[in-house]
This record gives sequence, C-alpha cells and structure tokens, in this order.
Amino acid sequence: MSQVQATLHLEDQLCFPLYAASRMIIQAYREPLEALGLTYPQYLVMMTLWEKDGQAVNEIGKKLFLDSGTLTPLLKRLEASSLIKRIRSEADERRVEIELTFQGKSLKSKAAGIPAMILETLNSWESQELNSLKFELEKLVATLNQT
Amino acid sequence: MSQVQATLHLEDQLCFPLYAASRMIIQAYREPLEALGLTYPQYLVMMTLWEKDGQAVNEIGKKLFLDSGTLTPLLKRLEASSLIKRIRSEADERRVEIELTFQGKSLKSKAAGIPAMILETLNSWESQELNSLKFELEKLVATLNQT
DNA sequence: TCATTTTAAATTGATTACAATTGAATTTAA
DNA sequence: TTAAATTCAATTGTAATCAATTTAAAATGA
Repeated sequence: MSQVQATLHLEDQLCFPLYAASRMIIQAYREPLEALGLTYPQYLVMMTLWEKDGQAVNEIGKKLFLDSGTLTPLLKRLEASSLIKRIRSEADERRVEIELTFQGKSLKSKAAGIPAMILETLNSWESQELNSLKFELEKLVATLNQT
Repeated sequence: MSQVQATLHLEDQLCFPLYAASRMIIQAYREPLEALGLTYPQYLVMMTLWEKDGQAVNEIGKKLFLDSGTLTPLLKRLEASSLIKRIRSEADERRVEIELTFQGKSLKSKAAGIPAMILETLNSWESQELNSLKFELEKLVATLNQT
C-alpha cells in the first residue's frame, strides 16, 4: 500500500504523481484543442475570458496563477490568431485589457464539447471519485497558495 | 459544493486544480532544491539514479514519462554540473547510460531532508489525507497512461 | 545475406514557466 | 505638492515540455 513518507524515493512522494498526472491530462486535451488552434494554457485564458470579457492581464494572472512573463507572450499569440485584442487602458495606462474578438467569442461554442470528451477518457471513474479528487486538489492549491 | 461537470467553466474542471497544484508544489521545492543546484525535473532524474545507478536515458524516461527531447538537454546540464556521466554503451551503441559521479552520489545525503521539508509545508494535512490523495493521483496516472 | 523495420538518442522548433529586471504610470505619504 | 513606494506590463534569460524529424545501430525476415 502506498504511503506518504519523508523519503527520497519517487514512489513515496506526493509531488511526482501530481506532476505526472498534470502533464498527462494536459496531454489528453492536446488533440481536441489542436482542432481549435489552442494550447492548454491558451484554452485556460480563453475560458477566463468567456466567463468575463475585458479583463486585465493582471486579473487573468491572478485566476490562473500566471505572471506577465508567461501571459504577455501567450496573449500576443492569441492576438496574432485574431482571437483577442490587447487594449491599453485609457483610465490607467499601466493596464492592458483583453477583449475577445468575434472569432474569439465564436470559438466558445466549438470548445463546448471538450470537457465531456475529457470525461470520456476517464469513463472508468465514478463521478463521485472525480469530485472528491477535485475537492482535495482545490484544498491543496489553497494550502500551497498561503505559503 | 464543487462538482465535476462537463462545462466550460474553470472551476468545474478537474484539470485546472491539477495543473495549478502541480505548479505550486513544484514551486515549494524550488528553494530547497536551489541550495543543491537542482531544478525539480533534475531532482526527479537524480532520485531515479540514486535508486538505481547506470540506467539508460530510455529507462529513466519510462519512469518519469519523459522523452529524449526533454531528457537529453537536461542530462547534459547535469553532466555540466559534474553530477552525472553520460556513457555511450559499448554493447549497444544506441544506448547512453547515465552514471552518477562521486559528487552526484554525495548529493543524495544533502537531498535527504527535502521530502520532510515539503511535508512541513503541508503540516495542516493529515497523513491519511495525503495518502489518499496520492493513491487517487496514481490511479489517475494509470488511467491516463492507458490511453 | 541483405533489405526492412524497429529502437535509441539527438536535434529542431514552438510554447510554457518563472526569476529578475526595467520602464512607466499611479498611489501613498511626508 | 512632491518624493518615495507601489503597481502593471513588458523584457531578458534559463529551463522544461513535447511534436516531429534525423541519424545511427540493432533486430527481424525474406
């Protein structure tokens, strides 16, 4: 039986399965997202914008735990794909606000089927099991976000 | 209450907390690993070698789910740090076997305290809770590895 | 044998991720 | 009000991740 211990062995540490699972599930998104011309982090940004258009780089970064070093080039690529516009705020010229283009808004309906596709990949899993895993991971994020 | 659903909302998908938690816990390793001159993926490679020295790139890759595109430059950096030697196998010249140097072996004792330091970061967590989370993540890796 | 296939590592190119710094705008406080 | 501190995005540099391809070696089969 697996146990969390303070040892130097790969199989004893929480971090490795977390790291591996994260990469593998992002991998599962690759094919469906490729059809939309998006990478996984770009998809996350688009989702935050589909929820609320016109957010500043800063706000997006707080939600995704990403900084401008990651977001600025990513957003430039989304702009180059004509999915968003980057607009320097007039009220506060430090801010850059991100607005969806028509194409960016249209992409939402094409992306609508993706979550269900991913759940199908996990079809051997009980919904309850996924909920509990998600809940524990959210708690972990909250714990790690304090420090 | 959180629920795993097939929607396009950040908070409804399993993947995002997985992605966020993975990056945050790797972040928690950064400071202790910096003292050893290692990044997190380099630490994973060193751990596999501390468990079994002399493995080929291929074998390390299977354990960490990484390919030569990631490992070759990473291993070259570890070699430049004098922690490992990359040795072309004589029996099979396609293979490159990785051997720890004296310094590489010595680093193990310096790394010994790291897992306990990370557990301290999670000190509000019950050991049972961590075990169960780890177990679920390992199951997830197994599921995703099949597809 | 010798052509074909497979395997292993390396390489190339694109994208993230993140520390550290910069430059500019805004806010705070003296 | 003005100097200092803070905030925001961008930039720079290093490292990782992964797809796709390349090169070489080894294994397979006709």
